[in-house]
Amino acid sequence: MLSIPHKNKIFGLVDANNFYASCEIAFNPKLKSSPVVVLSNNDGCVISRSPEAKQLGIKMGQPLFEIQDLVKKYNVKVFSSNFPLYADMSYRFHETLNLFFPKIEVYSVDESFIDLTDLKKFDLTLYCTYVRNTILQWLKIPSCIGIGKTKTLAKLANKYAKLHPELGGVYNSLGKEEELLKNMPIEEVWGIGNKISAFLKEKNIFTPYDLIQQNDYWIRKHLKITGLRMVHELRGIPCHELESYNPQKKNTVVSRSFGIAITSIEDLEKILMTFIEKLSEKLTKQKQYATYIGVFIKSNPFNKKEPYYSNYQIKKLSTPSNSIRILYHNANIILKNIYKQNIKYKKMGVMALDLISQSSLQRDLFDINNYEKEEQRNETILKLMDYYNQSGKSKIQFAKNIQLPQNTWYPKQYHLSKRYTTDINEIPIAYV
DNA sequence: TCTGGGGTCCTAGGACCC
DNA sequence: TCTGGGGTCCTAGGACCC
Repeated sequence: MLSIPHKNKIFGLVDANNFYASCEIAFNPKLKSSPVVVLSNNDGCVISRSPEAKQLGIKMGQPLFEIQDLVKKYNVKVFSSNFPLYADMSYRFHETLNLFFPKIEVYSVDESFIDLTDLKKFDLTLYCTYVRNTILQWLKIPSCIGIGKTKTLAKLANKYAKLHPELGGVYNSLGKEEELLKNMPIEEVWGIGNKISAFLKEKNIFTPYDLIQQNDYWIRKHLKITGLRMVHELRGIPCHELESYNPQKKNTVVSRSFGIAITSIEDLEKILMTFIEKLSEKLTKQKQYATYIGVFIKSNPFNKKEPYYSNYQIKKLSTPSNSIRILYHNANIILKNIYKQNIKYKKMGVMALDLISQSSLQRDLFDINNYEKEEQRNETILKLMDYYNQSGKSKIQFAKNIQLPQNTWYPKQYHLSKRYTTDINEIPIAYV
């Protein structure tokens, strides 16, 4: 079905500006108005930039080594990613929105869609400006809010607000759709990436307004069903509802680039155990079992001197599971299959695929006893690990003797800030 | 020297069946 | 000599998102 029945709904999108960089600045007010960047894992690429860093021409996804000169010359403040801090700030951000809006859909770490339909008796621009300023005051995180007839228009309005700071962070596109569509570049539309925008420009389609003039047949043919839905949304016909419920994950992945290259299978097996622990922990938290387990390994794709090798395989588990023991056993078989000697591996990952919820599992009657035993066993192990690890004194791990010490392979984090909000030893201190 | 991690949805095309 | 056709299911890979 292409569109859903609707009665003039109003959607909003709240999106924090440069979220990770803003989090760092929030706890370090001295950084305000300096260029700030946050790096990906392994201190690899830039994944968040303050406005000042953007002005220096630092690109999203740019590797750190390419901007070293700029960093020195302009004293750019560089941070490794501090995900515990960002996750906690994200929680506060969405909780704040919950106070002001009847229905929100948490779309990502720094974005929520909001349902404004029942608030239309208010001046929406005024109301949203008030919310935006409250977030700024409470969290020290700047954000923008876009308002529109559909999610796609709300998204676009949000970008418009970001591009026009003089609007004060809020743009209401209701009744001004044509103006919005004519004044945004095509690549800013939600659902149009590199490939499609290049294709459209070749066809002389430069703005969303140009795009909605095309006929449905042409759009369906070239942009497929997803593209047609997107165009309908741009025309003001909603195809996507606000989804407030917590959707079940279908897959879950744990993967890391290594700080140094790893060659021996013994070392990879040890790291694999660390990954499987994390994976089992995630599945347990999500109350899900994996139907398939997959493993991939790859060498450094940027190293032109060494041959690039990448391989992956998946394997069906005899019965869906979240158990470290079972996941590891199967993942290890795969690893042995795809491992090739004399390769300098730079990244590995494990994937749990086709997840099913624990409650919906149709259990084999004859297997049920074993099942519950395995599950209890795994839960006990995880709880014990958690207990000891939380205590902070020593770190215990599953089958410690077979794990590789973290300092030998762990991703680099040379520029880490403190866990200001989630670790009692690292909370900020106010001097009065 | 140094290049992230975690997701979703869709489709083309192969395998297989009758 | 003529060499079907339609359906389903599965999977790899592409494109997108943050």
